[in-house]
Amino acid sequence: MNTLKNSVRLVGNLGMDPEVKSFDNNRKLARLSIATNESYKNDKGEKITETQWHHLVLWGAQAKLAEDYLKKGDEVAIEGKLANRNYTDKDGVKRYVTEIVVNEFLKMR
Amino acid sequence: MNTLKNSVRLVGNLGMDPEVKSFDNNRKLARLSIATNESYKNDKGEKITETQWHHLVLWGAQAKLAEDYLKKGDEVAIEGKLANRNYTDKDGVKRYVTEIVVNEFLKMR
Amino acid sequence: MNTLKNSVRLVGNLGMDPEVKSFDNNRKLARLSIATNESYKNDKGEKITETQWHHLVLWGAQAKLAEDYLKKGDEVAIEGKLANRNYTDKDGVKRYVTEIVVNEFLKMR
Amino acid sequence: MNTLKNSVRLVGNLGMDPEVKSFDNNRKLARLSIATNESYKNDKGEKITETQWHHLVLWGAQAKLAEDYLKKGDEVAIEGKLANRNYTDKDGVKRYVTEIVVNEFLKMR
DNA sequence: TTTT
DNA sequence: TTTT
Repeated sequence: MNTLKNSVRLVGNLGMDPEVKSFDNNRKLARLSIATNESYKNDKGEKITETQWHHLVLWGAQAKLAEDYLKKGDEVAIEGKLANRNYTDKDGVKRYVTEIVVNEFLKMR
Repeated sequence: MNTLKNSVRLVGNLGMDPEVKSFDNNRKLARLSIATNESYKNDKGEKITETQWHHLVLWGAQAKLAEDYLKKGDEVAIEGKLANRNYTDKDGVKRYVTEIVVNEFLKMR
Repeated sequence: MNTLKNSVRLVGNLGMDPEVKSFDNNRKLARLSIATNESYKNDKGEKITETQWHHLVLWGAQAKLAEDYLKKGDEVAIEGKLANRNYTDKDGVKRYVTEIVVNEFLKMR
Repeated sequence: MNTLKNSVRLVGNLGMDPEVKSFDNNRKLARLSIATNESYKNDKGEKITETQWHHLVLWGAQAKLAEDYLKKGDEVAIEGKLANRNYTDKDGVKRYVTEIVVNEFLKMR
């Protein structure tokens, strides 16, 4: 447990159903996108909503739970940690992505 | 305040002195890189340390405080929110970056 | 902002409607009780639910929002800070209480 | 893990060495007091520091780590959960206490 | 005193 | 790509 060193908490809505992959060792991986919508009043008193999309990664038991209980549109709270990854895309360009590896989630009702 | 919807906490070491930019309206922006080092034991009982680098952005008073008090190597705790941004690099490739907009930091002694 | 030094986050159900008090200077205070229900499996595989009751205190704008939008039974997420207080009860016994001064809340649906 | 439902984070100084108790089953319990010092400017621009004392409880491996590495005066960051307990004191008065059961701690340097 |  |  290193939650003091690296911890993210989000509350938002899922933009997609979980994409689940199973590996040889039976271990599961689920991917999700979550949108956080934060609003504030600007100088003119207009309500502005800023949406951020975040990439979630779930492993093992959490992936299984996501597959069984979560779907597009659901509002969820998650706790996880930031992880950075890079890969080379189809055009040979090196890409960097930041993902949140989820430790725990709660579905809001 | 939307800390319930989008909140990140990190404890780590700064990889650089703050890069500070001042704007016309006297508003300041500081950029920092922070490394979080998490360790665990693998299957063979060996201690593995995983380092993640994160991009921090500080505005206004927080930028001023960072400029005055923080330098490369310092251990700091930060609280902020995840924000995604994109730009086109010098080769015309669209790039996506995830940054943490810092609300608050503590220097550890 | 001292959220790095002292921060509490709870998700639970309200055991009562907000108790609101107004002061001379028009400032409002609201009190709430919230139950957090955590479950786990014990040695025998039985599901155990442990309930903890927490005392919430809200001031000003947060008190007004609580008065307008929250009621007994609601599921809410809160962020606040721990504060300890003491008083002498009607029998002359000195009492210590721990309360959570709420900075922010979200009503779950 | 129920860190989404009930989570406390504190950064402060220990008011005492850990008080450690060992049980028959070899399980350890450690108790600690931690002071959080938050400062702000009042109406007159004076700096006010408010100190809160919190009761920490650590079990098992965390208790052992506390016993070995922590002492009075140390600055530590902790993550844990709120738990309420009651007992009858030597005068027959029923007492309620709020404690933080620590999941994880970091010693600051 | 809540909820599942 | 979500939601209010």
